[in-house]
Amino acid sequence: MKKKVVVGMSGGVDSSVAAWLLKEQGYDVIGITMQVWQEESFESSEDGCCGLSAVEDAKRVAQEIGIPHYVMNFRREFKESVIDYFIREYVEGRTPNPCIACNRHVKWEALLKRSLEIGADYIATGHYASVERLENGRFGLRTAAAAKKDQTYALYNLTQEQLERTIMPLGKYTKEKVRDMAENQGFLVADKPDSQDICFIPDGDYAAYIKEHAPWEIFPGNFVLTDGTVIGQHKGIIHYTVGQRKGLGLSMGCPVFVIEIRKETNEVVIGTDEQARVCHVRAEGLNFMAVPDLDQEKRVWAKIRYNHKGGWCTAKRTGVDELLCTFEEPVRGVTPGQAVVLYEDGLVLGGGTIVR
RNA sequence: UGGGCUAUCGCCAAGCGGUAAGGCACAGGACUUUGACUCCUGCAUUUCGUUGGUUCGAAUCCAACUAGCCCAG
Repeated sequence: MKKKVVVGMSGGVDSSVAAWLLKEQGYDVIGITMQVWQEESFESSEDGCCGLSAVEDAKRVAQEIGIPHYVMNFRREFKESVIDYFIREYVEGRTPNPCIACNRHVKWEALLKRSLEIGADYIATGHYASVERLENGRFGLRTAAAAKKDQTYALYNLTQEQLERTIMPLGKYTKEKVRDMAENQGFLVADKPDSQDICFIPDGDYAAYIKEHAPWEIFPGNFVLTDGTVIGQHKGIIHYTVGQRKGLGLSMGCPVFVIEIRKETNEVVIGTDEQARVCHVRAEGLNFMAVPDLDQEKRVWAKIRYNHKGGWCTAKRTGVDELLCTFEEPVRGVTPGQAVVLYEDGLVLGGGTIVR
């Protein structure tokens, strides 16, 4: 009997091709588009991995491929796990990564659960990464063949149970190849631009979004130097992120960056490029993938943000749920709220949320 | 209101008679399934505190005025 796979179809090129590939491979494929954030209005947005034109496009592609397509409502889950978390983190002076939260809690937890309920064996997505059964019996996530498009960083937080039920058909293809396949299949979405920006904030103004939705008031405060010298006024800590340079309006003669956000005193600490670079990165909320744990100090390749080329560091457990990574070259923009993801031989070992 | 110094883009700052460097900030774009970073482009075309003067020609020399700073009071 054919295995049943639910493919999360965003209406974009990637998930469309993923669905087609699975169908070609002989799976019993069902296309599902997740409704996650859309307001009541029917404004269709062109971009965003979960935009609304999404539904129409996905439905059309499903028709072209010849698979059933349904729309499932995940607004509640998305609001609780992604939007509320997003707002809460910024208000606390941290910088959240909504994609990581969405993947773990919405795309996998919620979608997988409902997919299993309707009899599916797996769920699949158009992410550039591959799921592998490893020799140690665990399920691992391998970086994409197209390093430039690799999306493992945003997926490091998936559990073993989730990975076991996951297929990512695009891991070994390049974006160009995927577009070619879409083109050859005559998908109308073949030329659709890649998604970007925060999907639930179409205009890109996340600070305005938080101000509008946060139940707390946002107060201006001081820009200070490490020695405490006040050098200006900021608009409220939610407007800043560690490592930020632009938009500070501070003319110091040389480029300066945000090096710390102090929620307690409502201060944004400013420093030079040199002050912005550190070697130590602490993380909590750990999740391990290729290995069950990190029982001893290990030299690994690590990324501290989605678009980080990565760097060598020594990773070491320092507590029940605490990790310390010591980079060999100082890294700039070690940002609380973002994740540090560890790699070895192209596999995600695990990762955690940066605390400082 | 005696003496001295300084006034060039939002900030800092080159320029020293030959037709306005640069850095920061800012704007736009590229990159990007988060925020950022990074990169590219733009940014004083009758203008160099003001008004006159000298000169073929001045931000650069001179004078007065204005403003700010410093020292004496």
